[in-house]
Amino acid sequence: MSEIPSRYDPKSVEEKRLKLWDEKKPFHAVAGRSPKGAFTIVIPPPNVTGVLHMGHALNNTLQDILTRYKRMQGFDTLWMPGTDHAGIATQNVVEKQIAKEGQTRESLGREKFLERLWEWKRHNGDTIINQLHKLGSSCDWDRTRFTMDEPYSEAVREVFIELHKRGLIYQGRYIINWCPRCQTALSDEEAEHKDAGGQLWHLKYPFKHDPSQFIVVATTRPETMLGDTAVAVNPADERYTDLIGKTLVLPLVNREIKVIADDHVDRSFGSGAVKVTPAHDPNDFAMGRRHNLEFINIMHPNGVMNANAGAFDGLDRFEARKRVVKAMDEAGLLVKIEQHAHAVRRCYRCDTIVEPYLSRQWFVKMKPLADKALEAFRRGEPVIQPKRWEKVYENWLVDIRDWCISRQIWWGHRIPVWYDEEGNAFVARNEQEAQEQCQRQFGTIKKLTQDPDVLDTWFSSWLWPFATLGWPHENKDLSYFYPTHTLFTAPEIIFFWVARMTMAGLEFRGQAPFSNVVLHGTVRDTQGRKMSKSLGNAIDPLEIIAEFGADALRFSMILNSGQDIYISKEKFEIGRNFSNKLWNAGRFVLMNVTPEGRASSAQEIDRAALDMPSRWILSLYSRAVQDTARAIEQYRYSEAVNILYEFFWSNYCDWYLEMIKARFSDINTQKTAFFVLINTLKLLHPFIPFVTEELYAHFTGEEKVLTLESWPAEDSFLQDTAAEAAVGALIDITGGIRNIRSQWNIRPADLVACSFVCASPERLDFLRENIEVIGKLVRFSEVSYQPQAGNFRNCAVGVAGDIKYFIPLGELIDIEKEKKRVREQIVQQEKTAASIEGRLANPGFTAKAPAEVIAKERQRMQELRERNIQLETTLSSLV
RNA sequence: GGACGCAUAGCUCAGUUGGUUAGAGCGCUGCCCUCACAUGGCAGAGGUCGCAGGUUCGAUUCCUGCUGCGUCCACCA
Repeated sequence: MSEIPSRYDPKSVEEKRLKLWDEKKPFHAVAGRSPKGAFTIVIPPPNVTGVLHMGHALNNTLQDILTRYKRMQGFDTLWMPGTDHAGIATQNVVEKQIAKEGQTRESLGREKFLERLWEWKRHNGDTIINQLHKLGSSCDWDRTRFTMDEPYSEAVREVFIELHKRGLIYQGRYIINWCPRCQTALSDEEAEHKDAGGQLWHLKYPFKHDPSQFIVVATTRPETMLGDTAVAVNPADERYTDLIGKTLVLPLVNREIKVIADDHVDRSFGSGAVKVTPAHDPNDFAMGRRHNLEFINIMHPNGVMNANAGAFDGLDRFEARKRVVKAMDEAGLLVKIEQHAHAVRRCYRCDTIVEPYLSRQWFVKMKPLADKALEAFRRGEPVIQPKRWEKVYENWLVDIRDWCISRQIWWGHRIPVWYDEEGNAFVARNEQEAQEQCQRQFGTIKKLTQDPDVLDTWFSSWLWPFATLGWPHENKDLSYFYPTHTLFTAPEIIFFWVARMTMAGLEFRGQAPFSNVVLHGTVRDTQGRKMSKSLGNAIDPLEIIAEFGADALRFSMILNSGQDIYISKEKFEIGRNFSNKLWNAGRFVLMNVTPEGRASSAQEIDRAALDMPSRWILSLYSRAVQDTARAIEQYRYSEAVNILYEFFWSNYCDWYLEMIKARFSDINTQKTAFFVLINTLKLLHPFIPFVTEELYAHFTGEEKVLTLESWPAEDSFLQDTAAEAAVGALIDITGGIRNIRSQWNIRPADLVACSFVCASPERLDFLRENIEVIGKLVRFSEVSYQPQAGNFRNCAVGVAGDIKYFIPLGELIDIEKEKKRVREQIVQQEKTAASIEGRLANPGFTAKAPAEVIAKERQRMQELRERNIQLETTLSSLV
């Protein structure tokens, strides 16, 4: 195996494996092949605008681990990949692009603009898919879906029509969140609250009957006063009882408005009187409806004041704010300006301050959908992990509000509604169907125009788990692979996406779309900040793959995954080092194992002929198989990686391989070393697919796709407590001797003899058999044992367990230093023993503690005392 | 304003029903290029488990309060 280089080269290996996977298409899922059934997960579709960032890398690594594991377990495993058209986000990107050419979407026209978008999608849309590919994601790439593909769009239209039929979609005039820059409606989730150090302006509104009298109102948006149609007070507020029903004159516009009473008003806030602007504030809108107020829209959709703003017509909203304040001040009607921290809604795509705006939009009535989801959730569909998110999910379903689904943009699914010239709406699959409806209803063909708006991006994403499988057309894949198993996603989109998917799944398939939801943390830098391009703290996964390898990226990320993941570039060294360690251990085993030693199953090993170290490693291996599987099933991936790291590096490499170096000629030792390592490759494969598969090819001598090989059997008959105890003793004594050698700084060049004494006869036999192993491990040329304690004069002496060891080094030994060390150890141990003694003397403890705990404590105390007696002997023998 | 989470070694984190001497990796110190691996090996230093109470024979673990940090939600003008 001299052709295997001594350093693992991720680049060439990854290229090779990816090419093989492209050719063989091992991740392609076929319905009904395996008796174990289907295992499906759908990818949270990344935006077509996206390039791979660490969040994706984490999200997809988690999915890949489970997918590869389940595939090895023999399920028909489907990981469905795809991308989302991401309406506003993508449109913004292309709008920026055409802006460089001096164009706007209006100047290009709808058709041309959409052409540009599709063109953009064709050229850039698959970038992220290619990048996921590089990460090692074992998706069924041939099934890659896009939310605007025609079959998918059909599903979107079908859902709209069906929900409309069920009375769950309606059109209404409401205050919605309006982004004046994107010029579209936003859902509540798309309008993010952000704290702003705002101001609160206190304004005087004079009475009509006596202009010297006035009411003071407070507002954070003074320009909206131009649209005021009332002032509201709390009916129980004595200060204002007499004023209810009186008429005020709205300054600057000289409109007469009434003082009304409404329970909504909080008496303790500000002056206790609220200006009411029904067309520009959601609360005021509600009051406006309750009191039949006039709705005066004072703004154009782009945030510029309109004719209703009188003297302020044509001003931008923020300019208008300044001018209004100035005008009020000049009129002596500005009482004061207070600093007032409050939250302002901003567009989640362009960060523009959102304007509450009155307009006609399409809505989904959510209550009936949410009720079904709530009911399902309460019977465990889906199970959400970590548990603490359950409440968040549930609360949102309980406090559900209707969903505004129309968007005044062009990139997206056109709303399947046609209008005649009188404004009658026909909800239909296409224009022809709309015409048919029209004819049925009015007996005549009319000129119809389609609604210019498109649907919210999430109105397509919420169908993802079944629309990707061909819904609304029944087919084998749909019935076999749906519902899916686990959804891995970020907690930020519980509302946007997760809850809505459950609702859609229940409504249209009668089943929750996934049985489990795993919400993972955010990838942050080491200072805990979110990674973002604008902060400049983002680590590019592609750069990490180029420098350390995809396996290193995956391994380090999983190893570091707690709640949130704090990552810096250096962390990937661990993954790189681990890959290299694995590579070299593989190389070493291959160098030393003869063809007869290539055992692939535990049955091929003659266990009766096995020495302790081999029995020991087989025992630990069997535990590792169990523990790893359990950790994966419980989504405790970092624990799984830790188990394997510890098993492979600390036990297999550091102890086992070192112990057997002297015995590699033994065929059963070869078989054990080979068997354990080849199966460790399998255990590690879900986490680090490239290096394990490459090594596996070297081990088996043929190119195999490792995720199609079967997961190792637990082989629990290999577990062997006697071997674990015996090797434990060997490790003890080796550690003890090494410790002493290190304390006295004995260099390997000064190879000398070393002896030890063993007090327990059964261990002595074992140690005698392994004397050469110990010699090798501690790198003394000559190690011997003595059946009894002898003369320790002029020797280094130490104690490890029931074994004393001494090193006859005369002049090298610093006796005083050693004495001090031993004395300290005695004191320490006596302290511990005394505290246990105290505990044992405590009547409460003996009365209430379980018997086994008491026995354990007593034994521990006795051990400590015995060990101290040994140490005393040791001490006295040091002269 | 509401809800939730976190606080353990210099750093990032484990610690699964309260009970050995609280662990790991990185970093740090010392010694080693030993024939798989210096992306390595061996040894070592480093922690009053955020603070204050409470429950208990016993608390890092359970309860309460406080402090600090974080996240989500929210129509207080």
